[in-house]
Amino acid sequence: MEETVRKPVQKRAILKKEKIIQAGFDLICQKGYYHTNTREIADKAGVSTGIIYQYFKDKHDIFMEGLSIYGEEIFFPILKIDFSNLSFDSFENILRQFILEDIQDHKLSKIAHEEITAMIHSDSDVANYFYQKELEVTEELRQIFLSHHFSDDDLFEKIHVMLSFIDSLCHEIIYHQHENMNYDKMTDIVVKAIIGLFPGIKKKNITSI
Amino acid sequence: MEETVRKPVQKRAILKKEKIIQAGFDLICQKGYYHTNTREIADKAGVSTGIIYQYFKDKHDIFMEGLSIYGEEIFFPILKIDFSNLSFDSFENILRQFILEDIQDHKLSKIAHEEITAMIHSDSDVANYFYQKELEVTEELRQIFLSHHFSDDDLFEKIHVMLSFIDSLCHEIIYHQHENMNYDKMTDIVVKAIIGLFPGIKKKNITSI
Amino acid sequence: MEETVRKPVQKRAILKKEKIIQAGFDLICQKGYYHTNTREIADKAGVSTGIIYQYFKDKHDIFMEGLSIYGEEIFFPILKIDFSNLSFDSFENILRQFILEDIQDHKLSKIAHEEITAMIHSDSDVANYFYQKELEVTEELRQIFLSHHFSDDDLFEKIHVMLSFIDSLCHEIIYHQHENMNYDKMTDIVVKAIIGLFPGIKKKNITSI
Amino acid sequence: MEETVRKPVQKRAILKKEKIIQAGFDLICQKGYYHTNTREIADKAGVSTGIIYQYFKDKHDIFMEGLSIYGEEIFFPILKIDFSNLSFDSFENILRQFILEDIQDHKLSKIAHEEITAMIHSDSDVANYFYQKELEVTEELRQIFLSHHFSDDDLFEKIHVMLSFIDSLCHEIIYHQHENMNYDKMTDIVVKAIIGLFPGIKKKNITSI
DNA sequence: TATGAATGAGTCTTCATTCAT
DNA sequence: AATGAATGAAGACTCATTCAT
Repeated sequence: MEETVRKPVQKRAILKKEKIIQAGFDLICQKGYYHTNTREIADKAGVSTGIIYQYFKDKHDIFMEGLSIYGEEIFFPILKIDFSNLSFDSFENILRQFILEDIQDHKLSKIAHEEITAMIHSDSDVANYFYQKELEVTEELRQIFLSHHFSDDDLFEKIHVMLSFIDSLCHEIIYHQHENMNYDKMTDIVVKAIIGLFPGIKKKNITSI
Repeated sequence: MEETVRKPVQKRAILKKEKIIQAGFDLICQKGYYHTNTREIADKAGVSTGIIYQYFKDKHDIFMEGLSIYGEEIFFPILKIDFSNLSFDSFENILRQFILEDIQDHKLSKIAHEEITAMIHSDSDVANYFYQKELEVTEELRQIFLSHHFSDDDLFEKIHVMLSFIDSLCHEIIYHQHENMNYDKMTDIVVKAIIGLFPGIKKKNITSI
Repeated sequence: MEETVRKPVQKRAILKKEKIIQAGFDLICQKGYYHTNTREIADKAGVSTGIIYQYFKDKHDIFMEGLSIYGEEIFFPILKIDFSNLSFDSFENILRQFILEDIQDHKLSKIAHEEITAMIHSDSDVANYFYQKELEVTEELRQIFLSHHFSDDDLFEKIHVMLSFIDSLCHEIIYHQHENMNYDKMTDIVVKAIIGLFPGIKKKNITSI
Repeated sequence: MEETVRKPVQKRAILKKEKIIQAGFDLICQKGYYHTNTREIADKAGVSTGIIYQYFKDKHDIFMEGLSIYGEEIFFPILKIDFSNLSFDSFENILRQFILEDIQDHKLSKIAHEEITAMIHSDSDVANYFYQKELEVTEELRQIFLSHHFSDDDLFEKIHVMLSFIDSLCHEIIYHQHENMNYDKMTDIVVKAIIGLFPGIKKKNITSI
């Protein structure tokens, strides 16, 4: 076999590749992988269908490259939080603030979130990407929490659990709006549960009083 | 247009319809909706492709009927739990027991779980089914919890949160096996968090002493 | 080959056959031959699909039998005209009266007319039926006209032409309604042309004065 | 949905599109719309089935494009007549000449005529095409007749009637050949009737003498 | 006679990918 | 490097007709 996928070296070519990724990722996020075809992608990117296969192995490849570029921003907004003044007192506020923002983010790219989440569960490449990413993010947060004097006991696991709790909550709020459900209360419940995961903060702060 | 879908009346035909549902649901669960074609379903069910469209509107319809039959068992095993001796002391055990069993269930139909979960996020009919089902299950559990003297404060929301916590945990354990993660600890963390959602039990029991 | 189509002898069976013909002919007239399937016919007739092939060779056969029953009434309403007082003075009135009625008939079964006309041009069996029928009707009218002292010169041809003129006119009026076209004037023109076909009437009457 | 039909830009592609139209129109005209399938069209055009849907919305679209190209020539040969020396004396000759030629034309594309006529009566797009075309042709002829001093009284209607008379006659002669019918006489009858529609010619010419 | 279940070839259409230019 | 034309296998779905009961 020959290597048929080339790396573009010229500036224009690089821009073209990026346009294809953007177009492809966008469309797949909006309409779903199986409802997006390469011609649409080419059209939206303003290129010919043929050229796509110079830069990408196949349709799937386009999506994966898009994911590697945009995935973090869409799915791990927590990385953008300013944790510089994380403390016992501020934790709940930061948490609530983040949840609010996360929900806003979700709302903006509601469909994209769902389509990608679907792929996480049906496409092993996508699953692996998120699996890996989650671990990285968890570790990153762990370092931050550690540096703010959170107890190291099972911290990795706790943060992971925290992330999944937040995810569940946001998803619930965005997609399952039901009149009989009080989402403010639900948020309170989850926030409380998350805070409960880190009794270390309290202790430390209590003892420091 | 005419109504083209018919209900089979003969015994053998009813069995055949069930076979189609089974075959279709099975295949879609194993290979995914888009990777399963009608001919495969027909072959596996031992029928001709034509007969499928006498009993079902389309491929999607087969899956939905399968979901309505098997969905509950696969996705809401909690309904099978014997809550007759639910109490402050027993709650944690019941919970842990259930989690273990749930994980076993998940393992048995690992791929099915993933494929269906994918569809929840990409197919609105499937989403609606689960959305509705979740509310029903939540309410059912709420009644049970109430009858066992759990506090009614935000009970609906709390149970819903509990369910999503359990789901997250099980999913995590089944699909994200990672060497650096201690899943026993994670289970402990989540169980504790869930118990923490229901302080009423403790109080009640404590005060009743 | 065996003879597989049976003639029903029992009363109930005859009624059943008639119901099938009625249902089939109706549906085909309303939706077109290719957009009507045997199951619909069976459903509308209140019988099973299987029984159809006891009474008819195939779908086409149903239509042809329907045509032989209902065709005359739909397509040759001129046969119902009372020509008893046909004469020079009455001819135009009878003609105009008939045209008005024909248009009403057309309007009632507008779609049927079109669908069958389509088949006349695409199905040789249907074409032959009408070909034959037209000749019969022409001859029948010729006898009537003769008995009312119309000149025998080319009478067969003239009546045939008359019939086709009437047909064209009615079709025009029913289906081609156009704002720039004055259909009353068009009717006058055609009526005049038809009367002009039979100068014999005038002469006879003129000389008899 | 996206616009999926494209215009070919390359020369060869344009030729190919034309080939598809030709093949499709031909086949449909010979075998009927419902007895022509896309594979046959592709085969006859020497292309793959896929390419068809790059240039056409569907099978129907192919036929409509064919109709817009060939329809006029097949169904309105009257447009090719040289009316430059139209006058009282020449009218009958021109008419007879045209009828002869029209019959020849009909004979050449006998089946096509019938199949398309069938579609006029069963396909509303085709019906509309002819409806519109007829009005245009009628108007065009009206202008010509006017410029040759025909009386303007109901001229539009008269020409329309004339066209339908000619149509009926030709159709009759081509498809209904019957031994007991004298078609020469029938032609005479119709020609006379048509001439009778335009008494203005005579008068004008007579008075101008 | 009658049912309605069953067949399976046939239809239109789509689309990722390759090819000629 | 780029175009867009071309491929053709594969897909969902239909339906006249036959078959088992």
